[in-house]
Amino acid sequence: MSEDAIFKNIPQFTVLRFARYLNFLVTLPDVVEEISSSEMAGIIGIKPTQLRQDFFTLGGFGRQGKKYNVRFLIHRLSEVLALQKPQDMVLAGVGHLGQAIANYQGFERFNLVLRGIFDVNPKLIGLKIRDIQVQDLDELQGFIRQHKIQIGIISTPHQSAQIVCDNMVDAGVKAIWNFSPENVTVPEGVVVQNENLSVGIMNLSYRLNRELA
Amino acid sequence: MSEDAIFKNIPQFTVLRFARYLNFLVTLPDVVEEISSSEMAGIIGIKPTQLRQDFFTLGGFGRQGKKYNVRFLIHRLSEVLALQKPQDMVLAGVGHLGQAIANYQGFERFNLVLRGIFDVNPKLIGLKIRDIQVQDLDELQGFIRQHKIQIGIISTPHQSAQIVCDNMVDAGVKAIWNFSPENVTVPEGVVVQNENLSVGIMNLSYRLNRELA
DNA sequence: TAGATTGTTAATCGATTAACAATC
DNA sequence: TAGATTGTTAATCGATTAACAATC
Repeated sequence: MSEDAIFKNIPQFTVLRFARYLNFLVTLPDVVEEISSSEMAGIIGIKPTQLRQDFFTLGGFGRQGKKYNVRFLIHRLSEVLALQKPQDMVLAGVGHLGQAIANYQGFERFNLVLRGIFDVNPKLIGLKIRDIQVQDLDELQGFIRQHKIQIGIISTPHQSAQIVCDNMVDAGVKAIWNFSPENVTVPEGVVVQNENLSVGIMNLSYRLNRELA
Repeated sequence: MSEDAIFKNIPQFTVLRFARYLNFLVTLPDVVEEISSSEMAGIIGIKPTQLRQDFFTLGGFGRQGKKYNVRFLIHRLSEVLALQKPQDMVLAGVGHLGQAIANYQGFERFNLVLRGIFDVNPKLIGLKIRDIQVQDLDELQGFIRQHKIQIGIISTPHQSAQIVCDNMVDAGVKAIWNFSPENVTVPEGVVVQNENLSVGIMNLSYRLNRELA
């Protein structure tokens, strides 16, 4: 089977669960060498059948009668999610949220490397976050072009989110991870993920007041 | 039709879109009094039919031949999402992420009121964030009980997330909004929403590398 | 009346679950 | 061999889309 055949047509919700599986698996201590579909499903909060169906889309993951091998699982999921090779990122906007993201532990575990941090505030320029010096936002496009950065993270105030996004895309960024409350838009050939806090809290409010009781 | 009949059985994904509709509608200037399903769907990035089907689940929203009334839409969506009455919240963990959340603009717009902020770090206790003094985490349970807080936000390091969660639930919190990388679990009758950054970036990586090109 | 628009049903599509064969 | 486990198909369930009637 070709790589294409393996990676095409994975259902959208299956991809999200792949991420959750992988996220859980990497926290397991090294001594845990194998895990069953029911153990894992129980922890994630889904049914074992769904997990097996998910893995089935990848073709021939495990063996009947045997549990899944944890190392292999991690390897295969990383591969599907394209996390095997390092990917460089830049971040724009050094407020509390920007600093929280820049300091986020999970990145290097998944081969994601923050290369540049940018802000307009002269007081912040030069500040070191994780050994990276904050640069002037004017340098953003040059930096992206020079280092061929493909992933841009936006944690600016909402007024500047779309402009920063446009600049990133213009300089060659192909994926935007947006934490500003503004829903930014991108042209064809670029992907964007708007992490909208409001949606989260409204959904929680609905579940608290309408689902419960 | 009873309230129950109106609010039961709204599809899960429809609720998430309700949040996105409302989030967009409140940003409209006051002069915009009505909006059509196609205008709104275009901005949100879905099909008009889906939007009308969503509103149909609420029963008799608009009128054939006329656009939707923005004020009424906001009123009705707020009602469904249970955002009409003020809801009190507490937050535990005053790192960068905690401060970013505490300073988040969107809350009061949706009647969500942050009442208490807590941390273990003596250097942070007493610090004022949005006119709220950071208190010692030891005071958390008493505060929740005294003020009958129903919503708890967790932005502590992952080691303490589950303990803080347990303490919140024990004191009466019914909804947990968790930003720590640890997937916390809650007993029956409590809802939890784990906002997992890793899932977001892995999904973005998949889309960048597997969907594009 | 003609055009624009939403309401509502039915058809389609996609995701989840059940069932059981295959394998260890 | 018996028990545990995954692989894989088919059935079910839920979500999206199409079509058009109803209304302004």
